[in-house]
Amino acid sequence: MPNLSTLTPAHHANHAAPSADSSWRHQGSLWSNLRQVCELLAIPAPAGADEDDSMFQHVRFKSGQRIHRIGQNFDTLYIVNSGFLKTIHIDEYGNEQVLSFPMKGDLLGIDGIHKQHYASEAVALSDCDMILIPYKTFAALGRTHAELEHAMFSVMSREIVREQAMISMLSALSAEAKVARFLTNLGERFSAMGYSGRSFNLRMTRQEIGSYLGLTLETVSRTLSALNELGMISVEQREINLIDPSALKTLRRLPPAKARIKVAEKVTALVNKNLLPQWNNEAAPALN
Amino acid sequence: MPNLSTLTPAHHANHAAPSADSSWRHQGSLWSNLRQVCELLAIPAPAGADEDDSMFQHVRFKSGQRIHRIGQNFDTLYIVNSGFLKTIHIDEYGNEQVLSFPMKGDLLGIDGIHKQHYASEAVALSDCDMILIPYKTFAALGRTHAELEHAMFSVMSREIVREQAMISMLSALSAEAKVARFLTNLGERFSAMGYSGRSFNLRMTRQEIGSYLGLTLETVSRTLSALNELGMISVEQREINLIDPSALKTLRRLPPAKARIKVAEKVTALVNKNLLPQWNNEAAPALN
DNA sequence: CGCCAATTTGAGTCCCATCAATATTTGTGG
DNA sequence: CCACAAATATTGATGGGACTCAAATTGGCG
Repeated sequence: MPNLSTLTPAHHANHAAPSADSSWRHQGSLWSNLRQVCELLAIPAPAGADEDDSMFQHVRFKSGQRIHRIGQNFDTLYIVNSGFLKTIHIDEYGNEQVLSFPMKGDLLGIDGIHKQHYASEAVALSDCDMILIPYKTFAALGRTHAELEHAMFSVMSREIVREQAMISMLSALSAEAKVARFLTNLGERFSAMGYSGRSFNLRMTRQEIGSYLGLTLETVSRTLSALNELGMISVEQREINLIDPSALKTLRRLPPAKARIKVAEKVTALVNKNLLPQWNNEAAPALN
Repeated sequence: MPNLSTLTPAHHANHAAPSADSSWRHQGSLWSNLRQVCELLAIPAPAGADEDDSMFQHVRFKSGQRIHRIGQNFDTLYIVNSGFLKTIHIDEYGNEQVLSFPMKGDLLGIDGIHKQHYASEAVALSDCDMILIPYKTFAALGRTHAELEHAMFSVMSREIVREQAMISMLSALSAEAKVARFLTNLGERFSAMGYSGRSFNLRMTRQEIGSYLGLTLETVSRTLSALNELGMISVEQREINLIDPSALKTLRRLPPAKARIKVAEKVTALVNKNLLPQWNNEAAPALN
């Protein structure tokens, strides 16, 4: 029989998982076991995973709902089982800064461990199904399954690496390169989830993309239009098609405006876009 | 008797800790116990800390030496016992990006856990004394001392929070604000170490500051000069004096150039700097 | 002392933010 | 279902903040 110690934290009662307390065991998808959780996180399940009887509750959030808020008492980690979210940071003046766009398999809430209060806010961008991992349970797993300890450190380490890459990108790349990489990264994540990495639609606004990349929404919009003009992507509203992913991935800067005007005005209208000079392959100038 | 299992990793032999293998027990400062390590990291020492007989080796690095390199096999974490360093990321084109300036009490190498290879490079900016924590030992501590497990997660969580703050700052602040915050942050860290938080000298070049903040070295230099002109700091080469830390901490943008020219030319030379209008206290405009 | 790295300062340019107007989509209630 | 309001997106014009290129000065160190 499943371990009841990991059952519904009181403060989540209002999120109204569609099951009654007494019938949880009959609801197939509302609880996951340790093996399923490990699979989602892409970490090897420990040897004793199947004997482990702790079960992890699912909670559904509707688009727009907050999973946790800044400053709120920390006690739970969340794993995205389905849906799309954003995490945001709010500075001392109330300005919102997007930090990440979590999706299936991502772990949320780690930033709350340090001060025992969440340092960021997570918002559902679509209906979401989240798995709750009480922090107590999380911490205990390292002791009951020694092999898991490394995996847990690894997941946190991955987050740190990801943020380091973000920092590099923010301070080194041009607007075009930021947007281009954002698109290819999204594509790769969709691929990993089994969807098309070429053709997908954005779940977030231009505003949110801009905030994430350190750009204004107008610049994001203009850049998407430019990449469209250049034939690297096609955009229509939130529907994206990556036409030349490798060019996007290595794009650094569009040529200096002088050159670009010449090329663009003279050539763009005349030639097939795929024949344009490959600006992205030139030697990289030091940016700092 | 100390646990010999944590002794010198073979690949560090070339760093020439000044002790011979046979005389380690006589070298007072070359080894630390668990309690000392916890103290350095500012985490509570576990109950059994004094009975724990594992000892942690110190290694000295001279200014300019690399502690670890990108791609190198990961097996060791490092704690700064004394000295100053930078950690850098090198992008696919060889451009260097400064990620942090670790000093006493900071933990290095966490980013290596994920892929078992360091994702960043650490370079000593001064002579440094580092404590080696073999990752195996680190991971085992969570099991032998249950109270430590939370502390270890907490340290990693803190790193994540710190990087989130960095991301926010990079994409939201002006050059002046970045430099101003950089200085006050440095000051606070020096204070925490028992040094003066008002008066200190920079251990890094303008180039490195610029890389860290996403600015060019010229912009850093000009900004320091401007803050000097405004009377908020005094700079002479790497010697810094914070004259008005609270103004620095809340500074967002200098006034638009038109206004600034008026104010600066007419007022700066005439009035005591402390009486200048408090540009920083105005309502914060949305930046994204 | 002489060399090289680091820093400062200036002049010019450009990328991107800002302000603004319009178009398109989404959502909502009668 | 349509009309209306609100949110989102596109596009243009303009200005400014930071980058780039360049030269001169300072400081550290063998």
